[in-house]
Amino acid sequence: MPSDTIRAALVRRLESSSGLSEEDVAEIQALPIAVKHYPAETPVVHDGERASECCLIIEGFCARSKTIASGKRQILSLHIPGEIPDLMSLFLHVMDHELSTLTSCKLGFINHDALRKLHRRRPAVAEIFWRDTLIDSAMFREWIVNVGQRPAPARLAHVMMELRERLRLIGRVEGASFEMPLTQEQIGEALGITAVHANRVIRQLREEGIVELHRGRVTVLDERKFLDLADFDGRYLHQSPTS
Amino acid sequence: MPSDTIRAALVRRLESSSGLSEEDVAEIQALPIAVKHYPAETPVVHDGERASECCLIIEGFCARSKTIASGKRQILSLHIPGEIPDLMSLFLHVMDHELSTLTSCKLGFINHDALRKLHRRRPAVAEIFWRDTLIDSAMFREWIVNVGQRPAPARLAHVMMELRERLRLIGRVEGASFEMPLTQEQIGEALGITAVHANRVIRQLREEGIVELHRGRVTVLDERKFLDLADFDGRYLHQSPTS
DNA sequence: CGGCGTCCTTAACTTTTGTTGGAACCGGGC
DNA sequence: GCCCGGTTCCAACAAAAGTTAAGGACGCCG
Repeated sequence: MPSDTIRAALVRRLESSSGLSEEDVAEIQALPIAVKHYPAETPVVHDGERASECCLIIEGFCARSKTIASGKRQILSLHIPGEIPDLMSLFLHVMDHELSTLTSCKLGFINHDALRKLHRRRPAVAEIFWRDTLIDSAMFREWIVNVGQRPAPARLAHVMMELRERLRLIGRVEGASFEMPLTQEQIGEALGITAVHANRVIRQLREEGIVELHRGRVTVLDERKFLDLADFDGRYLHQSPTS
Repeated sequence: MPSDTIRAALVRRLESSSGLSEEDVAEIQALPIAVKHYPAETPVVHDGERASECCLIIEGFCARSKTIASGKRQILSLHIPGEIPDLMSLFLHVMDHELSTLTSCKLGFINHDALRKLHRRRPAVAEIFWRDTLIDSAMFREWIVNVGQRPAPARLAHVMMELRERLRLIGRVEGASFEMPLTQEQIGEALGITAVHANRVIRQLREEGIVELHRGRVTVLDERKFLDLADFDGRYLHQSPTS
């Protein structure tokens, strides 16, 4: 994979959400990135760790999570190529949660100092990355609402819908279907329910002809019903520079 | 209230969490602020609004929330004097949630342009505000875990505990008690449970001699039990500049 | 000081979700 | 081909939380 392809998804995403000048793009392209491969289901950055670099997802799916004293785990967000899930570590020096892979991944590591220097040199770039962390924050807010207020079937539909919208941006939705490589255990951890209940809910959505979930791939069977159930308003994704 | 007192809580909070140079402090003190008074239970910034200023809480309690199609409301965070709950509106132009008062409040409004100019002039100040929005984000992550994984009594204890830690920073904890001016309806909205169930949980904590909640004031009856129940690890508040 | 509205409180009942335990399925390694 | 481990799937039962309904406390205002 040529070096510019590595950065392409990142630039494309930042461009669509924030707008970038040519010089900004050039500067971002010039950032040194160390590429590493990780197998599926592997921690990348640990809770409690003091990070000195950020992690760009080049290929594969990741998730962020926190584990509480009782051993229960909550998935906080899902991440796809072009995203930097731990950008926050730039200023929050010790990690308060974990970043791990869901599938096998190609990840690019960008040094904190390099990023900070770029920000001082080009405040406009800093603002774009700041905005990116704010969108991340907006997604957490919606995740709170999802887990706090929606019944389990709507929760699942909403998470699927959000993932689809984000995958669409990077051209990864194929007709009525897209990837969502989580086990039912992980789906439960994302929705704040048990794996058994996750299974019930998945079955229910299948039986009602709304969505099919098989082998880490979602297929929407009835778009109208899916929309109704998900109760999705994508404003919180702030996908346009003016929103 | 003299002008420096208005800014005092903000500076104090930023100082303890990030460290500020004297020049930075002077610049922040110099920001023009328009003070306004709001009654209790009043929206300050609406969902969908395009904001041109940020809101500093000088006195009183606020909350952020989102309302879904079914009419259910989820409280996302509580806010106390010295905080700028809608700092994110600097770069997320249209609000994806609502900011409203819980009690009657004295609020100070700071123009976006003034802030942006300050950031360009002093990148170090920008970084401190950026970090502040990242801490906000970290609090959302913990809120997700709370609502998603903890049983209702632990949820309540955890929210109380977080509020106490933050109030402590601004010198607002009096012995074993502190303010938490929410109705049981609002507590339910914060914890993702119904008001009736919130009442059950509050009663349970009282009967077990853990905490008393009366007239918007929390009194901790048994610190040990309270700690155990809340399962609180304050790292996510990132209260020290190095954390 | 009496009436009104909001909040708090409680009980009885329903629904959702969790728990336990086990069977079927499936892919990868031997 | 066959075993093994992880996932998926399912049912029966238990616990947690939601719903509905109604009485009581309290402060505010006329």
